[in-house]
Amino acid sequence: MIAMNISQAAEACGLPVKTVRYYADIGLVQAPQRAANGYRQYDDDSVRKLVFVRRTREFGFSVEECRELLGLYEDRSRASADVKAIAQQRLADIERKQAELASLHDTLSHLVQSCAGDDRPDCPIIAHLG
Amino acid sequence: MIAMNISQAAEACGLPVKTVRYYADIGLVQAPQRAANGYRQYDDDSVRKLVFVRRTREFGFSVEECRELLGLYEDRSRASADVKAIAQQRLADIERKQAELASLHDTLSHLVQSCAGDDRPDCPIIAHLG
DNA sequence: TATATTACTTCCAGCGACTGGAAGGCCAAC
DNA sequence: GTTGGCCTTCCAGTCGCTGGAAGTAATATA
Repeated sequence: MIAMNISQAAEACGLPVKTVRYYADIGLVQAPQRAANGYRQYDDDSVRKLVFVRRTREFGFSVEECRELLGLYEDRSRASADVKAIAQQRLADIERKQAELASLHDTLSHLVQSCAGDDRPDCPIIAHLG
Repeated sequence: MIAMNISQAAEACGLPVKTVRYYADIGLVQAPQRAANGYRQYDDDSVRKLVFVRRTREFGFSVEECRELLGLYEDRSRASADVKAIAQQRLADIERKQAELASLHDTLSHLVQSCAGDDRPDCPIIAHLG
């Protein structure tokens, strides 16, 4: 399978057609060429890039980070340190978010536990927020 | 201080002026009245609502959930069960997100640890994504 | 061969929750 | 009187898609 239309490429990489077209529009992963009828034509290599982007997005990297990582993915002479730096940054983001969620969960679960959850109006949740 | 201009109300509730105006626009917390010159005028009660919304947003509730909770906050005859149900929903969301982040963190920190982070191109992070 | 359906194209709009900025009115101080 | 600050409205942009309209191309069926 040398050339694929967009729906086949989308199928192969596990992304919606719309998203593949969007990635092409923003110049993240472009179709290597167009057919005579104007259809985008994808090949195995571009599908690999799309898969790379999908996985990278699933890790919560932003599209711009994906672009950067894709550049490093493509660059056979990259330094692993460059990749590691971006990943560490992302890891720090995740840890910040985790701390935030843990604190939130702590407070909210306390409040939920202390709320009777009956027909009466008294509610420590509302009291805490107000 | 019976009537406040928007900047004073914003100062008092801890939100940016822009946000207070935005909340008024979407009908979440409107200024109780306008001055003759067209300026929004806030009072203590509306500032209390703004504070309520700020805290509720800080808990990660959506604006629509805030609207709902604000309704319950205002409703002296609410059932605490109604509030608790919303809070439990939110708690479940938090827990889902926590699980997701934990899994992400696990994988990514493994990868980061196994990456040499030097000048050489070999990179298990890229290898995993590609 | 004619038609119906599907797949593709582009472009525009909307999501959520703001945020920035332009253009203009209002008010107090110097 | 003019400078500066605060207020107003409205429009555009953020991020990462996603839905839909309108039009063209390819394909399947009658």
